[in-house]
Amino acid sequence: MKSKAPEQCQLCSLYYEAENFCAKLSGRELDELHARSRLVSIKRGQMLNDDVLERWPILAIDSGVLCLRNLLHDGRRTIAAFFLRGDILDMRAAENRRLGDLIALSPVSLCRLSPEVFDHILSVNPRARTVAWKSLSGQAYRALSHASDLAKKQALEKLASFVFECRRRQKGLNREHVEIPIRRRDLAEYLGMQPETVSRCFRDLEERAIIKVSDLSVIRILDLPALRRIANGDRVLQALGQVPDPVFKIVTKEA
Amino acid sequence: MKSKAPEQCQLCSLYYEAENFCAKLSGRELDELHARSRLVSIKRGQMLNDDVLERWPILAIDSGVLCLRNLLHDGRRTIAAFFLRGDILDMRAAENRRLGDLIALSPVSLCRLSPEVFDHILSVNPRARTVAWKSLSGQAYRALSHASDLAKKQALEKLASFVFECRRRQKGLNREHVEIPIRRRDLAEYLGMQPETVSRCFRDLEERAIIKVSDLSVIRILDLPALRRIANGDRVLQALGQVPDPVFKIVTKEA
DNA sequence: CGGCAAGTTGAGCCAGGTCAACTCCGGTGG
DNA sequence: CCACCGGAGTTGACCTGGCTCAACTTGCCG
Repeated sequence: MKSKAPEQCQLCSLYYEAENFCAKLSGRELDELHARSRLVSIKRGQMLNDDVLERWPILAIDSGVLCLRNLLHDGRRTIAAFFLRGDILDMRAAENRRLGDLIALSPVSLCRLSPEVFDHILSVNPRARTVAWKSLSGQAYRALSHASDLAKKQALEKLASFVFECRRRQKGLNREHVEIPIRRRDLAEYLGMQPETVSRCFRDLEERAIIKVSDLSVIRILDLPALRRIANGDRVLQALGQVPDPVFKIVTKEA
Repeated sequence: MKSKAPEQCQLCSLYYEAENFCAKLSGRELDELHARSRLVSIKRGQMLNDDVLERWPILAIDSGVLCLRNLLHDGRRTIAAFFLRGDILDMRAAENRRLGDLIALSPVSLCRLSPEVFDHILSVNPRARTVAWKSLSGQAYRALSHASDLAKKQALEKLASFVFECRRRQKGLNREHVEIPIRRRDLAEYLGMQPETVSRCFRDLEERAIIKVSDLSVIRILDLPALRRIANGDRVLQALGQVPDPVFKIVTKEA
């Protein structure tokens, strides 16, 4: 019975959003999971440290943006992925922790699930298992998609792809306005570019009237097909911004 | 009873390697799965087409290298991931097929598993479920790790990382010789660079006596620490056959 | 052994990194 | 209220790692 859910869970998107994990649980399962789990709040910039992860390796995001950040020896930083409400992270594999640190990019509310209860639920509740499987599968999908973007796309194309990623992942129905849930600096780290380049690319898209940057965290898509073509790597369109310059190459520069 | 396994399965690494999926099945489960599945061979370069994937979305690799290749509109190609023996792919999510095409980079032998039987096994056999979960989780891990590599690393660093990826994934015990299971051209697509650059980087590593390229498909690691430092983005070392300067203590994590 | 694809080498160039200067904005304290 | 501060974002100028193109060599398969 929904009305019997623990009060804390009533306010948690993992429960009140019908497609999320906790919404699939029976009253008894939810009670048991709740009893052995911990809902915590994390401030922006804060990192989940390793020894706590050791004891609480299953994380379910209620709200906010958590990211996986990786530090190279000489200080270069990369954000490999970010996680939003509804995502379930399984950090039990030791190797997963070598990927980097989990850091809050905004205030985050998440639930540390008891691994034992989680596992038990997976074994007895097919609908919950499906949700968990889909979450993991979705993470793999996004990581692959992101890797494709990083491998061969140019800066402008990566940014356009990113806008679509945000659009796909945002819950709201508004498809024209897209929320950029992270700051420019973090966005740059996610896309493997410099903040300066991110800024230049936004300006470029805006000058071509493809998007409108309202404030730093919301953009409006003005020309969806154009944006899509850029995201898909259609270089012909990208060149159109430029004045179709004379095709002559001046060869008189040598002495 | 192992001796009762279908003859075809006896020869399949998914069964005879103890850590793989089919090895975890009871005799009855294996029989049932075998009866409703199809072991197929695929030639190099051949692509698994979509309508077949629709009916047979669960693939288990017996041998060979399968990759996920993504084509941009203007012809740029990316290999987002490659899959080796033991890997289980779940292409049921429609979105997964938008990531690109599954293409054999070498002769591949794989088993198309019946989704129904597969699902049923996941619900009743915890050990098999764990294997499947780990396979998926490993794919997510590698994709994230790969994305980190692509985002901020330079060509030489990416190549060094790739050598370690191959090393981790290869089954044999020999840790000094690493098999490069794919060709230069494919490797370039995987690392988001040009074949020319791959070639130059191999030569560079060889000139510094860090690796020895025996033939195109096997390398020998001569200086493991140096290779590791490069893979981890230690630019000091990269700046040409460097004298091992004062040993910097790398302090990764601190309060 | 011939033919073709894969891989390598070299020379030149450009997208995006780097550096430095500047603006913008929210918070803080006088 | 304003002055001040610090961090984020933006802009411009310059520089370089790796892409491009072209020529060459090597390896593979009939």
